[in-house]
Amino acid sequence: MSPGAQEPRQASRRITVADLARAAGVSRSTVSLVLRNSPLVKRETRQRVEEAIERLGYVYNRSAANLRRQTSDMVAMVIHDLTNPFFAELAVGLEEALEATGYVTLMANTGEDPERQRRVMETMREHGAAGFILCPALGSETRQIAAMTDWNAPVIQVMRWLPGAGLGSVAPDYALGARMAVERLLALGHRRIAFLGGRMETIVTTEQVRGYRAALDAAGIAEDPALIVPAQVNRGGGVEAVRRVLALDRAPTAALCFSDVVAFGALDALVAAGLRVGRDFSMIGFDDIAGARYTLPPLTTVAAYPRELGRRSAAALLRRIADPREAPEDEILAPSLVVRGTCGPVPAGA
Amino acid sequence: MSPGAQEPRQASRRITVADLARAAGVSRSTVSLVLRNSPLVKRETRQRVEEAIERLGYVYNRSAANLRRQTSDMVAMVIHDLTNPFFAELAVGLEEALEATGYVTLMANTGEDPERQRRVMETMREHGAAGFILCPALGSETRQIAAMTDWNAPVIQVMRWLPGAGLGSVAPDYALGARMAVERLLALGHRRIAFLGGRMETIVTTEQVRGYRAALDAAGIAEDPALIVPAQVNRGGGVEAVRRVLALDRAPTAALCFSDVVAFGALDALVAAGLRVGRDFSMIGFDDIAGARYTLPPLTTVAAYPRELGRRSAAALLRRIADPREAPEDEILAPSLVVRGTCGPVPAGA
DNA sequence: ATTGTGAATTGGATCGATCCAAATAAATGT
DNA sequence: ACATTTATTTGGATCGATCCAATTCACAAT
Repeated sequence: MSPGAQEPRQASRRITVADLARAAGVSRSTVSLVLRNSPLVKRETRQRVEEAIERLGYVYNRSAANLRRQTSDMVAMVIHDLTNPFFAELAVGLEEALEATGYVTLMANTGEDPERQRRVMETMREHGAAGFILCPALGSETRQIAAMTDWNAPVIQVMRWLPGAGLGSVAPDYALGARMAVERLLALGHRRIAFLGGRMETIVTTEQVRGYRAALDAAGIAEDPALIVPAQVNRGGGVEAVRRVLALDRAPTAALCFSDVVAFGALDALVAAGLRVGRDFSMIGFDDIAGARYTLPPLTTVAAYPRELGRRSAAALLRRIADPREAPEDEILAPSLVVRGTCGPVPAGA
Repeated sequence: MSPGAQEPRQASRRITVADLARAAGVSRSTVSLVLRNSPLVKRETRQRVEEAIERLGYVYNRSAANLRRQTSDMVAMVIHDLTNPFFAELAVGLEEALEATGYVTLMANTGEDPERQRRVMETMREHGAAGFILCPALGSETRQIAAMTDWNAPVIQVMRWLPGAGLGSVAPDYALGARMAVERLLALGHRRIAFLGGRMETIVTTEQVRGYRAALDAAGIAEDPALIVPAQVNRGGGVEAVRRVLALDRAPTAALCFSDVVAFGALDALVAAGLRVGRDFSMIGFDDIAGARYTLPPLTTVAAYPRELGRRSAAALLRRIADPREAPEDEILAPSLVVRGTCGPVPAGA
């Protein structure tokens, strides 16, 4: 650019179908048909229009088209914590599936704030989102979420759900996963098995505890309430929970954790207490996040397949968008137990 | 619902400003003024309209408003890998800042696929995104990205950037971070310091290596090319790089890693080789992700503040949207060294 | 040349909200 | 009471693409 030259920066009015029509010597309607790939237009005409599109640098305006057609190709994804690797995987699976079907994703992270959640969903509604994928923040009010049924756009809950909201959901089978884990520990001879982490007011925790109890029941073992230790769902929570159970009169010999992250903290605390994990104490996590295979020893855990859950929730939502009369469904994905090195037979002394 | 009763499911035409106008006994223009909180309308009139909004359950249509006003309140965020905790933090900071200023976020994950990146950005453009925040996928063509300058919407690159694209960027000062880390190791007496991980064809790696060299240069130490070991940017890459460097004739006594994740792998490999990290070998990571404080010993690393970078890139983009004539800027955030337990003085034998 | 048929094209109205210039209502001054 | 300001309100055009009913074109059949 020559010195001192003012860039004219022409305001360059947007190119519209009308401009294309003029340039190609056809009507706006015909241009529109070309844009939508209609078989009605003659090959030769189509080429003239396409040439004009190229020459003028036309950009299709989806908002205008959606307004006229009374449709939408945007889906809202509202997640409570994207920095949690489990939910990041979910988001990626979701977005991938949506993009592949021509949808565009509106994203919001609520940081467990129900008020912010309400606000962003309202905004997305005003933007005309065709559907919502929601991982509800803790403290979401069932009534408020249930009211979304007459938003005229389907809602699918993922990972967590509000019982009785009647919206449909996609989630891992937490109870089954917990049951499988505990059964494994029972098979190794453990009789005093703890459940560490989670918050009893969340559905995920109550489901896991349900599975935990079912396994103990089936083995005829009486439940010891002291072995169920709710805690923060981060690494610190795992540390804290292990300290608590090790201080018990009759400490457990094994534990199932609410999540892998909690299990990481639990492992730290066990090591700090001088216990050899997998020999003196057995541990099972939940989720199978990327880091799980790298602990020492590698963490045995329940794989929940978040990316697959993302894909499935996208598919479920798209079905509901295609046919709004279809009834909401709860889709529950069976987890699997990934056996690594943190479990072993009950130690002789116990 | 009585058994067998067919839900009528009335198609319930959308409520529009015209309906509100009719219900409140005013004109559409007045309703529109109320919706935009104009001080022109009389208090009493406003109340009548607001009452109608409430009663009819009106939902504002932002797309229609944006069409008429020739504006947009959507921002596009295109990221190459959301499952990387570093970028998840970035995304969260970004979305938070955008939401707080009334924007809504269009999100796409490209998975390092330039073609997918091109496709989603084109779609977002058609949706009328007011601006783009892009973390370019590896292999992005500078020419193609540079062409976005005449998209009539500002673009900010984050974390990575294409030299010469002339678009503006927000990123940590990788060179400075690397230099600080290496200077720390030099101060501890280390003379043979390796750089592990990264790919030389990426700007992040070349910047880090530039800082690494600058520190060695300033200390009058000749660079040994064998100590610069590119590798995958995951945990396996760290393992591989350490193995390579330990097999050298004169092995290094310390290393700076491309990222914390690479450093995690490097620590694993050092432990496997029987070395005590922080005594026999010193190690510094880069990023300071959540897990860095939990390694054994805790990882000394260069903190890059991804969430803050997200906020800043949002701010930079909003400035450019507000005044498109403003020239693109490169904003470089100084990192800081977080000293934990993986560094110590050079061992006596070395 | 005329008619018929299907293929291709078209003008005007429309989606929902906003802009704008102009009209009307209310308040003020003389 | 009347003119003048100021405060409110309003109808019609508009943003860009699509729908729809109607028209025009191409071509074969009569």
